[in-house]
Amino acid sequence: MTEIPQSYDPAKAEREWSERWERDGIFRWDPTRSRAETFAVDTPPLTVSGSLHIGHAFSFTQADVIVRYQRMTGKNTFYPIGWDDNGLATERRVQNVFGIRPDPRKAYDPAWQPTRERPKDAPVEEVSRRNFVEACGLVTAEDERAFEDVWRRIGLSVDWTTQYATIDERCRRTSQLSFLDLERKGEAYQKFAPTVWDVDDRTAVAQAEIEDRELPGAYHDIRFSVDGEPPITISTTRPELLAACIAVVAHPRDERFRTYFGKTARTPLFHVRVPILPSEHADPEKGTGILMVCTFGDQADVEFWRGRELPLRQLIGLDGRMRPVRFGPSPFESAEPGEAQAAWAELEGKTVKQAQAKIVEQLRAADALVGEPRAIVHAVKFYERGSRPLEFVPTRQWFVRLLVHKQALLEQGRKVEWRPAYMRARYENWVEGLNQDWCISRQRYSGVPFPVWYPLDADGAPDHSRPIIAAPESLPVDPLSAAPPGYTEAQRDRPGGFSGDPDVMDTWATSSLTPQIASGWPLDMDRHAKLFPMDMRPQAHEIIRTWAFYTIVKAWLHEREIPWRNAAISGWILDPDRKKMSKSKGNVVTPMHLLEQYGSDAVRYWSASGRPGTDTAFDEGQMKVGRRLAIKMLNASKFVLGAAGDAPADLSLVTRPLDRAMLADLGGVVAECTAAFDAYDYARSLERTERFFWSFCDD
RNA sequence: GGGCGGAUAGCUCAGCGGUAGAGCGGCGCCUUUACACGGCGCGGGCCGGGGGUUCGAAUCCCUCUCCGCCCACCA
Repeated sequence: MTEIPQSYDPAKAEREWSERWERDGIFRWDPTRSRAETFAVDTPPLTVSGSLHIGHAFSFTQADVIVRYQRMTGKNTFYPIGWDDNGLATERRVQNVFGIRPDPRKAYDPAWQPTRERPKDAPVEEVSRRNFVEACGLVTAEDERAFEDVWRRIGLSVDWTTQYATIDERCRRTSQLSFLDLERKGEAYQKFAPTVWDVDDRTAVAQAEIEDRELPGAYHDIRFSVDGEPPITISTTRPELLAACIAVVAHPRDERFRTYFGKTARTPLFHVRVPILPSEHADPEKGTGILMVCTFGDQADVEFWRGRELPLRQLIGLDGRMRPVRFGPSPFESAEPGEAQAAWAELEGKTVKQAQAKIVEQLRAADALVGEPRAIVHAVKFYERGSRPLEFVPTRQWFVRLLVHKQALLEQGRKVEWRPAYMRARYENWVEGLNQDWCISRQRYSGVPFPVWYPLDADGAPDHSRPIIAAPESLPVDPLSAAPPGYTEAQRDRPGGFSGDPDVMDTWATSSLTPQIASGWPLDMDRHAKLFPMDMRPQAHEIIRTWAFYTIVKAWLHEREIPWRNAAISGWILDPDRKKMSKSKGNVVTPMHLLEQYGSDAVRYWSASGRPGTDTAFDEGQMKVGRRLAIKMLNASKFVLGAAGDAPADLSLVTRPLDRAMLADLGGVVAECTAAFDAYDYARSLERTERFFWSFCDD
């Protein structure tokens, strides 16, 4: 028995307990025990690109409380800890810290070392992808140490011997093995197609990373001439895409345009002839009831273009600027090529915004603008980390099939116990709303590479239809620094040789494998069988559509399984003004000083009093209460162990009615708390226990 | 536009069919061994509005209002 201290000194107690837990190894998972005796947790790997805030302490404590309950019931707990140091967040941070940028074409330099001491005006240094990734490792290792200090201080009962990082060798191997399996099954495929593209980061992004933002815009009414009919006026918010117009559409039952269907309209300025077609997606009530379809203004344009024999007139380049375009032969065929080319010359190279201003001038001069632009506010799609609207740009990307699995994924979601149960609706909402497969390739550097090369023909052009897939035993592999089987490094990027796939995978392609990474799939299937499906996935609600969803996808595609039986969804921490706490708002509270001020027990008490899934206001008052409770417990324990330490252990010897009533009450509390914990409702358990404890002390 | 949560004391929240609860804050009282890193007590609420079910509704049903979130629309 640990001696009861005379006074409340949280820092000392926390240190001593932490050391003792470490020494005794009580958080270690015992691989010899059966699956039935095991409680496996799919711990969230925290992004180590910044600092912890109190919300992390809040949600991790809630999970820890459940894990500790399971351990107390005798379960062999598997509670790993991981770090997410893969992806754009890390990449941006490393660029800032070391002033470096990766150049995938550069060769690895083993002697190169990053430095922080560089002049402020020094140019950005370009290094090989491998050197860059090594620099990422230096930064994230420091962050991980700082995070570990907080977790140990707060008493997180994870097994520190199980640490992994999403960019480490094991995760890269698992992630690449996952890709191999999906490619072999035909679930991963590559396609050259219009893809959601971020023009600042110059990478494709997936549906899950898109968010809407309200932005000012304007309707521009533009007059198109029509052969044998009066002109029509279309309404558009993207006049700069006029040259990309491939059709004009109205609703099939819209009487105003009945005689127009099948005829040809002619765009102003560029004099390109486009068909007038009926389409259900045109809303007679909106704008002028007739609209232009461009390649590509929005998702509806992509869908209209797809499956029809219409040309591709891509105007916007990968950098978001107007590309060079020739109004020569098809697809930019113009009835007045000279005039079209002159108009385009003024737009080429401009950003979307600049081009929009310019074309309004041009339209006005050509008397093709009807009235003035009408200002509106509309929702525009952005990459969640981006600062300019997304574009659709045709590029070659790797995808994972989702749409054909929708029904199966809904059914998998129903096999998971969502806690609280209403969180399932968010998952189902998301799955039902899926409109594209999962684009898993990113044109970035820090991440898991695709274990793929492409043969080059005699002209040095890659043949994407015959990818060379790495052998499983060679993983992890970086195709930019290793040659494929049957080739030598000298043949890299040479005609008749090979070229490595330059892309990396979406960070979620790896994060979606956290249960498999921790369980050892697919290399240690005995261990995997003892841990998978796992019991609990703790996570926050805003990443149900990403992390939870993709994890369910991978478990289904690989093994036709659910990844875990329970999804324990935590809420956010709101600042006292009820705004979400986030770094960008500058209202973040960091946990360490709270731990020092109030003690871990107090911070844990506050965390555990937040109900599952519920957003909770940051409240130091609750921490004071927690601190007081801890003190009260210490003192009550001193009293009980001192004054009543020799009480009979055999309950049948307790005969006084008062004592028996107290024990009966206690029995009820234990039963209620046990039931609450089994239902993942730690907050109820805390409330019942606390209430009983105070009445016990009072009486 | 669809979905999900929430509205209970000044504040943060619990209760979810049987006489309105806790903590904080406010006010008052109490220090010679469990606890001043404390303890005890007092005030304070037409349980968002309206309707219904019931012997009985904060609790169940319908409806409205407001707050938050998720998803969709984006010509």
